[in-house]
Amino acid sequence: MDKTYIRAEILKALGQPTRLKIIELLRDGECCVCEIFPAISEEQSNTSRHLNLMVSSGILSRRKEGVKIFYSVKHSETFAIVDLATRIMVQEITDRHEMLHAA
Amino acid sequence: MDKTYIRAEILKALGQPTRLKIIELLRDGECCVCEIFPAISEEQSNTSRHLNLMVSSGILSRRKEGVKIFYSVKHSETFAIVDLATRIMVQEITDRHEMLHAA
DNA sequence: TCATTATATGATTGTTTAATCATATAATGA
DNA sequence: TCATTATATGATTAAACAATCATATAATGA
Repeated sequence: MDKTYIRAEILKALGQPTRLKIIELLRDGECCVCEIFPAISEEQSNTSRHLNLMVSSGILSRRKEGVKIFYSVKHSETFAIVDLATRIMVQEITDRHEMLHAA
Repeated sequence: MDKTYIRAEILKALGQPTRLKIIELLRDGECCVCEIFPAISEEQSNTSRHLNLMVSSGILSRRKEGVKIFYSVKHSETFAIVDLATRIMVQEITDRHEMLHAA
């Protein structure tokens, strides 16, 4: 359980489409599971598992209110990471597009 | 192959211990495979596969010089992502430590 | 207390992943 | 040309992962 392993775990938690969708949804603030799974068109149980995984890896936090459990992104760095990944993606797509049209 | 999927692929490429070690090594500039695999104590073939994966996902670029192939990190955003993950890790460890010692 | 709603979890399945060994390819220099 | 060095790749294996269905738990309100 060294530092490289823990950092990898944090990044791996973000490197999955369903979980990224959840993160994007949580940009606007906390949501409960019953709001999340219809919004991302996933099964309740699958959504619950992904949420639990992200809590375990330290990315999300959980708050209970009655029957509902609200999840939220714990560190603003998480959004920054996602934004940087988006920048890399955009640049990659641009580069490859230019490569095609190069002389 | 939508945007969420591509971004997930970029982050997934960084979310693996062996690959993170390679990224850290490449902070100081490009390296060839024969420098990388002893530095991170991994097999040549395994290292090669991880390097190829990161080239495919757009994180690394490759340059050939004689028999050697030099790999380098393509986007500075990659290091920024790793640094942010480190910050999350440090904060998580700090928080959990304080939790233990809380009143 | 009972039905309902929200969430989590066990069991299962197919897929992906990481690592390893052996081997192939390709450039270089003697 | 041949041996050597650097890198990539096929085949295999064990482990991890994501998704699904069915079911369990737990809070709430009638």
